[in-house]
Amino acid sequence: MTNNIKPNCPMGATICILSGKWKLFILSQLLEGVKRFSQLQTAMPGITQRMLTKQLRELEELNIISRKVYPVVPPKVEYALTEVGQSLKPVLQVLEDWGKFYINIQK
Amino acid sequence: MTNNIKPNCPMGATICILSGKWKLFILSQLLEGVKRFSQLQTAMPGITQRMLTKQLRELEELNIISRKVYPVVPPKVEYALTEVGQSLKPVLQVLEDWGKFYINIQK
DNA sequence: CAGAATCCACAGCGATACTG
DNA sequence: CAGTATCGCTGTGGATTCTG
Repeated sequence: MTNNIKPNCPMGATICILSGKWKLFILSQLLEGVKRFSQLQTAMPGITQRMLTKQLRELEELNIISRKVYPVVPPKVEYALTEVGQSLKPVLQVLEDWGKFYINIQK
Repeated sequence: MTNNIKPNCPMGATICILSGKWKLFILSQLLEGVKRFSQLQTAMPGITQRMLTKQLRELEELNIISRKVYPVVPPKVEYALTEVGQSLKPVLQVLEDWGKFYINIQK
């Protein structure tokens, strides 16, 4: 995933983690609280199940989000930010703020 | 470039602009001041001329950086952040800080 | 409901060679 | 020095179908 970037470089690590077309969207969704798979899906029209699954797995492996499966029928899976994920909050906030700023000056 | 993301969404705009394997590196280089093409290249071992050129062009088109050509032999081209580019400074800072944090807790 | 499994297109990126 | 011009691979992301 945007590989062979020096992972020991701070900027490189951040790039590795946040790159991918949907990661930032997913994270900003989860900032609002725990969400189910289907909730995430409807919140982001345009993403496919395949992609959502993949990105969630990647974020899980990076210890950014947690995945809780309820052994019920029909299946229920909840995603939430880990502590590390929570630490991304100010980062996401800054990114979004700058986006607003950029859109404004562009018109 | 990570296309068909809603560009009117703040997060989407930011993603569009900062995505790409090298953009953030280039920008953090230019934060240090005006740089020549060759300076950027040596500062980022691993990037090819082709990629450097492409990413610089994209950033230029987005009004993030400026390109100044000196009509001399041998050629001399200087890149610098525009005002908009300068406004990215806190953003880059936050990203880098978080990268350091993440690297630390990982070990 | 929340996915796994295939199949596939194309953009992103790289290597190399050439030029004003 | 600071690029273009080709060529080609590879991974990312998409469409679709199938399952516990």
